[in-house]
Amino acid sequence: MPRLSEPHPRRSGCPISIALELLGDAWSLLIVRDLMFKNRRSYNDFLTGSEGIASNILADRLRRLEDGGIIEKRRDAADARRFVYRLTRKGIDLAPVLVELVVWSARYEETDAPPPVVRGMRTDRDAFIADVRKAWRTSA
Amino acid sequence: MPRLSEPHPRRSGCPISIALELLGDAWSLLIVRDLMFKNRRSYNDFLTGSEGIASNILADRLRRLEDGGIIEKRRDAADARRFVYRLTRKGIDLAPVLVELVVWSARYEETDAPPPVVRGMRTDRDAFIADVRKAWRTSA
DNA sequence: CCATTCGCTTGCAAATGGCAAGTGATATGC
DNA sequence: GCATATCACTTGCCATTTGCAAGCGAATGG
Repeated sequence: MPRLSEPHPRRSGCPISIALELLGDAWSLLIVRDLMFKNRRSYNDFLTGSEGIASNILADRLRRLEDGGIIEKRRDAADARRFVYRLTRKGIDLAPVLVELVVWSARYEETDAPPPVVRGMRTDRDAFIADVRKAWRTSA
Repeated sequence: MPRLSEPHPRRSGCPISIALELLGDAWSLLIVRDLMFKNRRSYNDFLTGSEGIASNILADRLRRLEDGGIIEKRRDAADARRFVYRLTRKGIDLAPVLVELVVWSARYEETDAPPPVVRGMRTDRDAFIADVRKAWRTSA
């Protein structure tokens, strides 16, 4: 999806449809997951850590997520070759969606999510999300 | 994604990744939305109502969702040409995911979701989801 | 310097997506 | 009871996207 020209018209005004136009693919939410839960920050982190994403697809998705206001890209202060990616407020606000997705998936599929973590997400949902937010804020 | 042969191996055991292998595309969750919120039940309903999905893609996604245990397909008792699709328990349990996605999208994008409905989703989340579940049960 | 690492880009084959036009089974109108 | 319409798809065809491997310039480390 090389999205370099126009912003392209929306299929509809439905909020789900609009969200899927940005996030409705096999990889975008995995990058968000890496940033939100796994402390991955650089291109190489995603490349080796995401489930085997191809480098061209990764570059495209990072661009789309940045254009969509979900992540932002900065130079790494310590190493000028590197970029550091970070979730925006809009990005970290996807936490409830991902949490519900984890809870659902852990319930119906055979995942390797640690049951205690999943239980925490389900029973202390708001606290869990508050923790995610806090970690994001302090990692400024 | 013509998925007719083997069930294909998983990229990883991550619950988000597993969920995305089934739902991570531009159309699948729109079909779930149609079934969950819009009372659409037949192939033609989805074809004309979803944001302009192609008929071959629709057929493929319905098959995948059925294989994934998210929807089930029955003959329409009143008209033997028709099939009626319905969410399974696993399917209706996606309600929290979709609700959070709507809330997020309505917050950050210009959607045509009625603000009162979105407010209800946010402030009386559990009641809203209970209503969705109830409507599903009674539509047996 | 020189090799290595960084974040990409490019080339190419294969898979997927979208459009239009069927297809066969059922239903409806007359 | 025959013609026509509708139903849920399938097929063919072409454009776009994906995935893999290789390459590339800039920055770093030795």
